Amino acid sequence: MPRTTDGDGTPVPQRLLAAATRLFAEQGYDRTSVQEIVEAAGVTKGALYHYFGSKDDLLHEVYARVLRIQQERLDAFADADAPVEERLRGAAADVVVTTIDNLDDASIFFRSMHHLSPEKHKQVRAERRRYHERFRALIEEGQKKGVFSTATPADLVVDYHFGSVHHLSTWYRPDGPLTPQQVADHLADLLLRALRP
Amino acid sequence: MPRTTDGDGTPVPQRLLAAATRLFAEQGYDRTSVQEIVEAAGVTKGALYHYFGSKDDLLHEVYARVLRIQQERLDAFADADAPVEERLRGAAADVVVTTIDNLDDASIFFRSMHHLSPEKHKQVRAERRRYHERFRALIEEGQKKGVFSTATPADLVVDYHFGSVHHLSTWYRPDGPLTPQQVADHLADLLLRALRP
DNA sequence: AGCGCCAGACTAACCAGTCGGTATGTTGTG
DNA sequence: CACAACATACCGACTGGTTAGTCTGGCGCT
Repeated sequence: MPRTTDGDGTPVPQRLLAAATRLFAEQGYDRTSVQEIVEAAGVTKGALYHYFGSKDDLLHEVYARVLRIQQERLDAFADADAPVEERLRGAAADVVVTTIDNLDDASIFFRSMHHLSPEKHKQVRAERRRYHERFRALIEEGQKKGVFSTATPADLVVDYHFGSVHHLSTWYRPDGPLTPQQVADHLADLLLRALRP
Repeated sequence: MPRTTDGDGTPVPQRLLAAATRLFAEQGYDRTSVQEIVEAAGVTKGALYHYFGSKDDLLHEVYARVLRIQQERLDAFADADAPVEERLRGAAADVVVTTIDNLDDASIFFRSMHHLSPEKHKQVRAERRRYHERFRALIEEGQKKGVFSTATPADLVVDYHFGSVHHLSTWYRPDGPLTPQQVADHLADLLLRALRP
């Protein structure tokens, strides 16, 4: 058997990614040395550079994972067979829950984008844009049907809501009084209330 | 005259602060070397370390300035003689306008807090908390008077709104279709609409 | 004749990435 | 089945470069 695993059963690339995610979230990308990462993962630099092209690649992998998951979940809610209010509420709440469930990824996502190389940065921005547009389409659909107010441009509404999602990693504490689902319901409710005609 | 100014008439400490602010916003704190800062300010390291104790101090100064200004402005709106809806709307819109007017400061503020030394970080958090509480008090006042919905805890509403302010530096572009005031009016409107009973 | 203000060389530390090397497999061949 | 040829997975010392911060000294003003 090739030694892709060590004493622990998790494959080395995943261990590296997990260690990097945690450390990037805790200390930031620049403050985290690859030496720290490999030590946390229980390997050495040779292993890291065997699987990843650069430290930058590690960061990119984190982004790619988050983006893919969130896009899939949004699509599922948006394509569901339900009134647009329910679909929007579901999607808006879901992104909050999954963000809280992966607060480390969220911290990195919103704080470390500018550490990506230019081409990777561009790629991530493009995928984020697709996500944004899918969400906006939901709001525009409701506005056309007359169930949402048209007082505010849909683009701005999307940014308003994602601002709060973005902000979660700043203030949400798992040991606080609210469960992730409660926070999600409240934030989705605020969005829907703001959109009442 | 002591040479606190150079060819240009601006005092050296302010030139250093301005250069640091711009560079921190453009490249991030870690990616900006003190060498770059002093070159941008037209001085050398001797000057920087004459006026500031550390690179960290420079960052702290940026925070202190922003915090002081925003607290003053919030207090002015909150203490005004007007119905609570108007005071909240005014404060909510004002923080958006002043944030857009100082997008560099905002980028730094929300992206570089964790680069502060622990004690400075704690100090900044304490001042942010005061700001948050003043804002929350406005919402609670409206809720007690029955003009705002009590469906959502006031704390969460504050975080919801500041999420969007926080997020401005990510998406707002001065050459976009909306003026700062228009964005501010829309965002304040969304807040007030969400709070309708 | 002193002092605020600043220049610029210097230091000690750190860091991303490289590279030669080793160990453990797998595949091909007679 | 044996053995060579190759491939994969990883180690860890090393390199070239960068960095925050220090220190000595000097200029110009009072």
